[in-house]
Amino acid sequence: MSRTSIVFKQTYNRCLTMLGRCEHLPSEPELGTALGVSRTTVRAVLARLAETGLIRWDKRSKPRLRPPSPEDYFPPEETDSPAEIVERRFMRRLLKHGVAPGSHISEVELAREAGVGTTSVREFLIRFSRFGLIEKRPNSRWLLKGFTREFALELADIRQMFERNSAAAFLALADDHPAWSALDRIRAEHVAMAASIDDRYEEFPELDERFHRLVHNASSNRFIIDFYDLIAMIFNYHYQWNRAGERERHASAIQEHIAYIDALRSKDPERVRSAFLAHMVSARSTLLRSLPAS
Amino acid sequence: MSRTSIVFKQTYNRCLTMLGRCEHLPSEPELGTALGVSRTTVRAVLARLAETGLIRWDKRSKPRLRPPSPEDYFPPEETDSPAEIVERRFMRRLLKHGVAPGSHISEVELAREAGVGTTSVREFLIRFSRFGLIEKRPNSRWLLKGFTREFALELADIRQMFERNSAAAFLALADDHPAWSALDRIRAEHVAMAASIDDRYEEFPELDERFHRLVHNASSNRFIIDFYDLIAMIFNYHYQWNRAGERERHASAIQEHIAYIDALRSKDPERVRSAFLAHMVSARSTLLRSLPAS
DNA sequence: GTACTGTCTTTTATGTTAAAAATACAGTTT
DNA sequence: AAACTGTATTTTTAACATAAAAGACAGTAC
Repeated sequence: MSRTSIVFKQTYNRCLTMLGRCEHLPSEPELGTALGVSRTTVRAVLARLAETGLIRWDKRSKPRLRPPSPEDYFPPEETDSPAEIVERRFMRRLLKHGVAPGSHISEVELAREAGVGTTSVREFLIRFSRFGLIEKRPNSRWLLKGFTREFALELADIRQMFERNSAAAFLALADDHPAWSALDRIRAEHVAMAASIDDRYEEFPELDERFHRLVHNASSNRFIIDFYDLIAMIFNYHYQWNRAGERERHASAIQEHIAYIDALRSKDPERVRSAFLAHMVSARSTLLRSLPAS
Repeated sequence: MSRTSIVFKQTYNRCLTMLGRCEHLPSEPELGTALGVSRTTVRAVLARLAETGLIRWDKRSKPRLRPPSPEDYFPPEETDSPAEIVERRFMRRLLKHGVAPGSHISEVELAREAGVGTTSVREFLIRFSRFGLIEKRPNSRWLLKGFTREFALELADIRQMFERNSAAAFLALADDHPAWSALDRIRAEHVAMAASIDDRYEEFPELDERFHRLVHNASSNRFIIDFYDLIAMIFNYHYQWNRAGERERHASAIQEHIAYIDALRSKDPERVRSAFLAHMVSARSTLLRSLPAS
């Protein structure tokens, strides 16, 4: 009938961790800024800590009575917001049933499945619709437009346009811009991962995203940066969809990234162009090969 | 407490217009497809028509008893959905108070103002947020990011990238593609409007949008086409914001469009490039000049 | 057999509501 | 005076309820 208290529970858990390290908790406003929540929530947490006998709470003094133990924490399944639950459920459905174009999505059904209200589902679907994979017919059901060949091609075209723009913007950054040293660090991570690729190839997607986001940030264009949310979502999905030849694909992507980074550091526009193009072409074909047979 | 019956009312009104022209209404499924609604709604409309004495309704026979008069129609203010009401209110607010960056938007307040439930407001804001002008901090208010100089520049950059892509795609269309004749027709409209610009310059925004959408459709890329929704919204907003020198701006935009169209018809890529670039540059400076002083 | 109608079952749209969380303000303590 | 606490006031979150609208299916008319 009302909202869940996930903020309270998450904050409580983080406060326990904090309590493990210090004998006295700081003032309420200080706790609030440290934990990123309002004083109302802080006070609710303090009240519960006092009630459980973890601290004594009298106005300004909040001394610890005993260190927190693992069973004091709220279990992780209770600290997820409905929005997150719905998102996970929905993505899992996509992975399981595939994204058959033309099929419908029922709000109630998804709500039942996820164990949340229809409101949360509906808001999630509206937010998700910005990715262009689903569409709402007024007064009717949600239409799954599907991860089709056309979708993949359109996506890849925009990506290439944006990446080209961002790479050019990166070259225009001042020599002492922090992005350059970030680039050096991320290059080192690539080299390290390449050295032990057999053990660590599963970590690549995360590195991949960080690298491309670094480049895109140079454009400082919110539309380009936002668009990468879609790319990241699709890639994440696709990584789970088709794991055949994963190690090889990741290994060669790492080499492409390194070549791309070196091209950026050389500041030779022509070299950047060919390096990024090579990467785009292989990323595009990987994406297309992963499409469900149609 | 429940949804409003705007579909019913709109359908009823359109059915009245239909009834003005024919003595007998067709079958229920036929009416449904003609009016774009379900049979359930059609039957509700028929029931009401019979009740009001406009028709006699007995199974398949639906003869007209009297022609509809103006007072039979539902008044226009009753045929707006909450979603539309909220949208209008919100845009009016933007126009009136401006888009001061950093100010907040309260859902309840907007709901009270528009006379609708908070759900409708919330869903509108989520949908609207895809334009990047507002942003939500979890558990907190909506933040108005504002139509700033940065926003305008980022928008113009993307627009230019996309327009370039679409223009190239247009050139690649087959000679017998219907878009070419549509282009000819739209050129004629430009010429006609230019001839009586003093009377008709206010009609330009609509023509402007149709022209650019025609070009963008050639890309057949959903992301490019979707992005034009944002452009159109901003332009519509901006047209109302700053009307100084409107006639002159529109007049020269018409000439730029004609040059652009002629370049496309010449199929000379270089000529297209310079024509579209000229238009982009002037569109960008118009947009920037319209910014509220900051 | 095809198209239409009657009726029943889902699903969506949207206002209402209650708890959670944020915010605002007045009063205290240091 | 500055920072903190106590308390009251908004605002958001999210479930829920219900009418509107869509969709499904069997029976009926042509």
